[in-house]
Amino acid sequence: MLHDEVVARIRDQLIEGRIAPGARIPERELCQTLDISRTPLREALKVLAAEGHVVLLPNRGARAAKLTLADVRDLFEVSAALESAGGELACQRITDAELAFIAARHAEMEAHYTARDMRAYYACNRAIHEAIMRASGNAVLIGIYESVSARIRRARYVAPMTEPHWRSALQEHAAMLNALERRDGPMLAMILKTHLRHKGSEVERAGFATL
Amino acid sequence: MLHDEVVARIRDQLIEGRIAPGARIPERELCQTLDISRTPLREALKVLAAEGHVVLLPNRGARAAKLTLADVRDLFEVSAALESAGGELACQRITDAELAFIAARHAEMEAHYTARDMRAYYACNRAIHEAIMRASGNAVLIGIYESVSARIRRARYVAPMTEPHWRSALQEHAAMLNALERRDGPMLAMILKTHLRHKGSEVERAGFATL
DNA sequence: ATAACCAATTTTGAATGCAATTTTGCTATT
DNA sequence: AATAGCAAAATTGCATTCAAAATTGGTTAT
Repeated sequence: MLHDEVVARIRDQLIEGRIAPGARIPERELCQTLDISRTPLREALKVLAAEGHVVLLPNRGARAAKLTLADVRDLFEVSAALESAGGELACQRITDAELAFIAARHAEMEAHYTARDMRAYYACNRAIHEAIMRASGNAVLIGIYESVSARIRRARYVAPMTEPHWRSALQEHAAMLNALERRDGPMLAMILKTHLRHKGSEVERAGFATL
Repeated sequence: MLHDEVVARIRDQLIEGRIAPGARIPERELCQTLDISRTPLREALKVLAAEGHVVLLPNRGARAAKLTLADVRDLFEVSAALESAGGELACQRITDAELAFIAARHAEMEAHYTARDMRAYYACNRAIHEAIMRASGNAVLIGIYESVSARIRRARYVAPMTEPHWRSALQEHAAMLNALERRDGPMLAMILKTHLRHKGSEVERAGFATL
């Protein structure tokens, strides 16, 4: 198994909560599960620590990072900054094909809203946000966005949207698509910032304590 | 030596260009220099690869990352996004003490400009930008900013400012301080964005090809 | 003379082994 | 019964070792 694959596998376990936040990471056990020895596992843990998914205590092993309320606030603030910048750049650089892709996902998303299929809705929602970031054409920005998104994802799992928030989120998305089509960068940046602030406060309110 | 210290030491060598961009990293030699064995060194290289300072080629070793023109453009765009967001948050959260510290550094910086001491000027400049980011109170933002700044730093070394650009940079800094004092977040964000765009295009123009 | 191929050397990637630190469980004392 | 102290066990961190892959140098054939 390749190094990056080991990192990705463990990261997935952390994001999906299969390794509980704050839990000690059983080095021995993971070695058996992944069928690798301690050396490559420890290399992976060091990388995950640099990414913020894991906390390393000297001589006391690795623990799955625990998101505090402050962390969630910080992550959403950063995400807002990254996405608004990405949106602004996307308006300068997006191709018609990319725009069509986003419009298609948006249409799907509206259907999922009507059908009250929240899981499918989330998938479209995420695809749209990622597509906008890709359209920014900025590899560094995309990389950091993915890293921050991964850390946020766990927090979002435990925060199902309320109906009124869901409706207004959809309206914000419609406005986003409109701004993108008009290549109105500052407008899209503003909408995304607001959109992310709403998402953030929703997550912070809705039983985030359970993490 | 602690793991983080190993990472920091190698990172410094990369940033300062003591290990040339694109150069193969002599694993053996570094082991002797740092007086550690290959295991901790390799762990450090993996972390530095995750940070973007090093490129790892499977079965073919590590190389110091080489900044392309696209990388520099990307990094400055991201830095602009991070700093403008940081500035906006700082306006909400900055303390009088932090503001006084920045004002003092700004005064020093003007003196260094008058004395045409570019090295001292740069030190103040960096202290101010870092102080603004710290005042944002967002640990995640600060961490990402430091990482991006580190990658940018090498590019800046080779781009000495021209006199007219220096003068206008100083004016922008004066405007920044003014916006901070008035806690005018949107204004500070705008100035920082412009300031970073100027810095970026200056670096991109000025003999960046030498990297 | 150049290019292709093959062997020798070097280098990478991973497993194992060993010393040091921490944690755990037991005993003894209050 | 509860706590402090101590010894045993486990775990961490690093050095060493070993197999696999890549690079290097030399030789041969065109």
